[in-house]
This record gives sequence, C-alpha cells and structure tokens, in this order.
Amino acid sequence: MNIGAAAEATGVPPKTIRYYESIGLIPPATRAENGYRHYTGFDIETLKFIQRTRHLGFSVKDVGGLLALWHDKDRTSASVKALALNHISDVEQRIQELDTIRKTLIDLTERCHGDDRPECPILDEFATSD
Amino acid sequence: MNIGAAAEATGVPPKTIRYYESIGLIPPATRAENGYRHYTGFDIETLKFIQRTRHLGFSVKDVGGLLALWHDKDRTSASVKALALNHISDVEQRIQELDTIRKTLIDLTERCHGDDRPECPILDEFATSD
DNA sequence: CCTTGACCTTCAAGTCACTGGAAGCCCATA
DNA sequence: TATGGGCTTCCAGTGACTTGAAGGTCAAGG
Repeated sequence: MNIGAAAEATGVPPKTIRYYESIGLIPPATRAENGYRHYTGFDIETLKFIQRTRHLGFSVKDVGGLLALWHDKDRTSASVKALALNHISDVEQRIQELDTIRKTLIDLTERCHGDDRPECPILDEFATSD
Repeated sequence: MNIGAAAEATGVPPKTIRYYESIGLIPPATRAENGYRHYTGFDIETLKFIQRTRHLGFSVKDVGGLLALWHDKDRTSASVKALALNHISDVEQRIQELDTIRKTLIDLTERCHGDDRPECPILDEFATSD
C-alpha cells in the first residue's frame, strides 16, 4: 500500500502521515525500491488508532502515550483510565467555558435590535469599563 | 502609562500588546523620549475591549471587525449582531462536538476496571477496526 | 558613584498540529 | 511519447501568542 491508499484506508491525509512520521509518532515507513513509503496491516491499524484518538480530542502527545500503552502488554488498565479521565476533565472544563460564553452572547444578542441604527448593547457591553 | 502599567490595567500582557501592535490590531503606540511605549485613556479602553471580546472567544480577526464597528458611527446594529450570531453558532457547534466526545469517553471509562491488569476496553475501542 | 533589579526595547525562534506550495522523480495509460 | 497522477523532499504559513536572548533605561540603596 502506498501512502495515498493508506490515507484512503485510514482517513489520515498523506501530508499528515508524513508529519506523524517526522515527529516520531509513528516509526519510519518501510520503503519500496523506488523510494515510495509502503504500508501494511499493522501500520494501517496504527493509523486508524491515531485517527480515532485524535478525533476524540487527545493531543498528539497523549496519542503517543496511548500508543505506548497499547503496545505495552504489562500496562495497567488504571494507567489508561487515568489518561482518559484526565482528558474528560479537560473536555468538561472547555464545555463549561464555552457554555458561559454562549450564555453571555445570547443575552447580548437578545438585547440588540439588529436594525439599521447604530445603537448596540453588544458593543456597549464590550466597551464598558466595568 | 508604560506598557507594564497598561498590561496591569487591562489584563493584556506586555508581550501580547506588542504582538497586537505588530499585526496591526491596534495602531502603533506613541513613544516617550526614551523609546518606551506610552498609553493613555483611549488606548486602555481599546485594550480592555479587545480583552473582553477575546475572552468571549472571538478570533483576533473578528475582534478587528468589532473594533472597526465600534469606531464607525454609521454602523448598523444588525452588522454587529450578525457577527455575534455567527460566533454563537460556532460556539454551539464546538460544544456539540465536545459533548459527543465527552459522552463517548465517559462510556468507555465506565466500562474500564482501572486496576492493575492490562485488559482495557478503552484501548480495545481505540484499536477496533469497526 | 556604583550597583542592583525591575523595567523597557528588538528580533528570532518555539508552540501545536497540521496545511500548502514548489521542484522534481516515478509510473501507467492513450 | 506525452500526459496526468502519485510520490519524494523541503520550506513556509496558519493562529495567537510565548519564550528567550541581548541589550538600553531608570530609580533606589549602599
């Protein structure tokens, strides 16, 4: 499988696969005689693993940690769970922040007429000196 | 007011103020004889405006737009509201994504024993080929 | 008078996670 | 044989700063 086919199979774009190789997230791909990168079953599974965990918002660093745990047959499920719980708390904090922002903005937009006059409580709020 | 005092007064760090100047979000500060940047009332209000809008998650580009509208006495409140509504929809979409992630992760962690054995449904899920 | 420490200045580079583009080789098909 | 696509590398750009280095300025204490 060339890099394009691997990208197709995993959802990770060719540029991104090369990038992951360059930062050491995945080992250097084996090369065909013409210098093309070559991917087989395990490489594909690894890329899918990366794609799923990235899609769940884990940082690339954390994905590296998860890959290491995946390969470590002596891992404890507690260590995996700890990483996941940590990430959940990050996600929940971010949701909280965004929800606060959302509420503020909705309040402001409800108070703004949204017509062709310049008076605007949204700008007023941004400009008030508290 | 030197840059440090302006930072203190607005919550925008000195480095960030210089950065905003460098990208043209704020005009170049006037300088004292020794070359130090000098800030007065209006500059401070502008920096506070920026801080509030950035804190609400507007991009620096959007903040530039809001500043322009703030200074434009012929603006329409509709144009401000449109920017805000757009941002709300971005925020809500992001919240949706994060909530989906959150639900998935919570489900996985609940199914993981989190003990000293290696079996882990979290990793199993990340590794499954669907 | 000198030193110390806290300011301030600039410019370059690092962060995160890619993404885009340029220049050039490789390969299958019409 | 020409064309078009895929592959290679490397460099630069994104967003929004942050860090660090090297050096100028200023007020206070010994």
